Amino acid sequence: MVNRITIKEIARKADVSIGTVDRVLHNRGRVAEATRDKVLKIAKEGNYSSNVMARHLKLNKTYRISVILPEENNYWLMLKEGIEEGCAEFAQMGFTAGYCFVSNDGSQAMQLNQILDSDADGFIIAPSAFHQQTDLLCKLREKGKPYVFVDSNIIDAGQLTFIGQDSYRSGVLGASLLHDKYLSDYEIYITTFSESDIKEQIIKNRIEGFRSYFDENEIKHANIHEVNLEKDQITADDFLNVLLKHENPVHLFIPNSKTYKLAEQLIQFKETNRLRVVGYDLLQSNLRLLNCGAIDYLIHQKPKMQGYLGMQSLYKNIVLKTDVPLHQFMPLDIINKENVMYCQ
Amino acid sequence: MVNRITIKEIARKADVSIGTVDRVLHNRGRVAEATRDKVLKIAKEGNYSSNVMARHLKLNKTYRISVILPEENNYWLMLKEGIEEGCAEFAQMGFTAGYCFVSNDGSQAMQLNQILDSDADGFIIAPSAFHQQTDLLCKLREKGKPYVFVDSNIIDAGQLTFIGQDSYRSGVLGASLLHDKYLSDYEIYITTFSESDIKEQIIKNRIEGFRSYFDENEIKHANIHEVNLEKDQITADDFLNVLLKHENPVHLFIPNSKTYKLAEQLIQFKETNRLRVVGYDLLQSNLRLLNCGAIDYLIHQKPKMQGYLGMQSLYKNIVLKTDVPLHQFMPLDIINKENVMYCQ
DNA sequence: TCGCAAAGTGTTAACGTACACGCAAAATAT
DNA sequence: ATATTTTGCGTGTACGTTAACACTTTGCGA
Repeated sequence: MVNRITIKEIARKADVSIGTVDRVLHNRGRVAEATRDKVLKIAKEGNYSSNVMARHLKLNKTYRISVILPEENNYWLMLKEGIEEGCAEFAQMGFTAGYCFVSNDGSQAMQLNQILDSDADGFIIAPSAFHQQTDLLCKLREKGKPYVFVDSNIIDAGQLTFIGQDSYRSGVLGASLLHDKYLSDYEIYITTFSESDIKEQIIKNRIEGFRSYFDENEIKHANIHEVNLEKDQITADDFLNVLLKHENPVHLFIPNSKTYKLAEQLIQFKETNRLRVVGYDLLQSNLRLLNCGAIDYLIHQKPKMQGYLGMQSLYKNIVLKTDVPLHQFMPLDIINKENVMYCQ
Repeated sequence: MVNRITIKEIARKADVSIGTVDRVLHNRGRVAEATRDKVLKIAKEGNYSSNVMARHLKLNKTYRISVILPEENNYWLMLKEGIEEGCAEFAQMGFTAGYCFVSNDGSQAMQLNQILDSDADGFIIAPSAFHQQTDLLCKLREKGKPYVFVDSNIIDAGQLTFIGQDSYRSGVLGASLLHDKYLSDYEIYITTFSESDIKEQIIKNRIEGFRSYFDENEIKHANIHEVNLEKDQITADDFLNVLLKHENPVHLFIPNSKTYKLAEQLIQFKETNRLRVVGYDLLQSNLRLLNCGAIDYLIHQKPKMQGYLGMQSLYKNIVLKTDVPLHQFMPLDIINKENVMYCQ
């Protein structure tokens, strides 16, 4: 990389002007075949790659990135933080970001259309912001502008890259954290809340992964139950009573960020000293439960890192013009009370 | 950041030439007090910051980073990988790295002196490469070139930043992974190998943190032993026999990367189904044990990330001239069989 | 033969910064 | 008085790239 050949030097070696070299390298036409070949040969031998600094300085362009996220809650704000970190890093290259938190109140189609029609140079999109209206994405495909999916993925939707967790494997991980080989008999509750929870693909994958752990390791002494509070018409307090009836240890797997909805019940049940809980996402309300011992582990989706990588991927694509892998899987971070303070 | 004011524009507004603005901004002197004030005022109002691209293009400088690591093993090679990743990212800015793996055979002082005398523009140093000869570092301090410590730290040694784990807290984390609230009685062995192991500050901290977990949580039903195989003159096989004598579950904490030294014994003891092991570092040989179930958790020091951040810190300091925090603590990553495939 | 288009190539001015150089005016020395 | 230094400021060039523009040389129809 260092001491790279410049167009000026190529021009000197090929005994032509830099204008000609430029026309060859940019396929701007009107160059004699022989000259073209000579220039390309020298460029290749000298391992030419254009100087990004100089190109940017000359073009003096700015790049607007539009970010589309579902709602302005803690989780998505962490993702936004990461985007802003990336934005600050690439600000020298003229990167700026504009944010849109799409509500789910009927006006989303209008909102989305407006953003998609804007003349942004790239997009960072959480597909769940589209609330089933992912057909709108074809607009982007036509534009030819790069767009990145974060958090959840849509297969073959023309995205530059997907950045997020492998939700199936995160379910497997959750199971490994709840399984206890020393116990002869214990209860496991896969707990969800609203009916829409179990319609989400991510949640389905996590539960499937979770169950596969016990199946594939042929673990028989864990009694796995699945509860959806809304569907089963059971309140949080009733659920607590169900749990209290067991004399076995009770382990809870909550495959989304909503563990905090059981806050009071978990704190109460914790007194029995036969509770273990694995949830998702480092929301403020979950962290409180983690620190008081009502949650044992949280699986961290690293939203901030997702945001940062989203921005970085667009930078690599737009400015450096280098390839970006189609899938960028986040690490499956295990967070407990003892490592939460250093978690990023 | 975008649409920042340029020296040209400052010059126009202050009705002076860009040369004068340049002299003011770089304190190159010979400017009338009044002019100086006017320029500074306009620069401040316009929130001026120099265009890094243009400056680099003009200066056309390259930066050589010298990397000093202890030995060419798996762990340090992962750190090197991270450095190279950073190097590639900043190659456009003229960054290159040269590596030196310092042996511990008496010639290290000579080797170290040679590197420290080189005219590198920055250093990434694993202090343990100095094998007690850290006084050599004063050479660097005099040079005024930035140097970064990775893996382990030396307090107040003039470093730009330290990048690594909080070893005390990682010990606490290890304890939390080994503690089992359901067990009424179990054995814990803090296991080290050579006598030099327990002389290392990092190891001492980890053990101290580990013990503090049981002290502060007032856990009485764990019987904590501490074994150093060399000091206690006991072979790995003898140690296995000691463990086999227990009828309780046996939990092992190995506060450095050497878990693999007990490979055969752990695989054998695993059959009893009353073993749990927490070790450190994702060496190839440890990963094998993790995947076959002989190690439950490895605490990951993220050497690759350390290397990357080391390079990034030097970039920020040298090129961007921004501040870098004195401590950059790595996350305390918990790795088990189920999340190792996505770990970075 | 002239005119004119097309093909092939060179020149040049930016982008924002750094710094050497030069020049006038003022201040000081001789 | 003249000579010399110091102070204060402007000019010009270069870094590597891009792209508009201009110039020469063909080829070809009128």
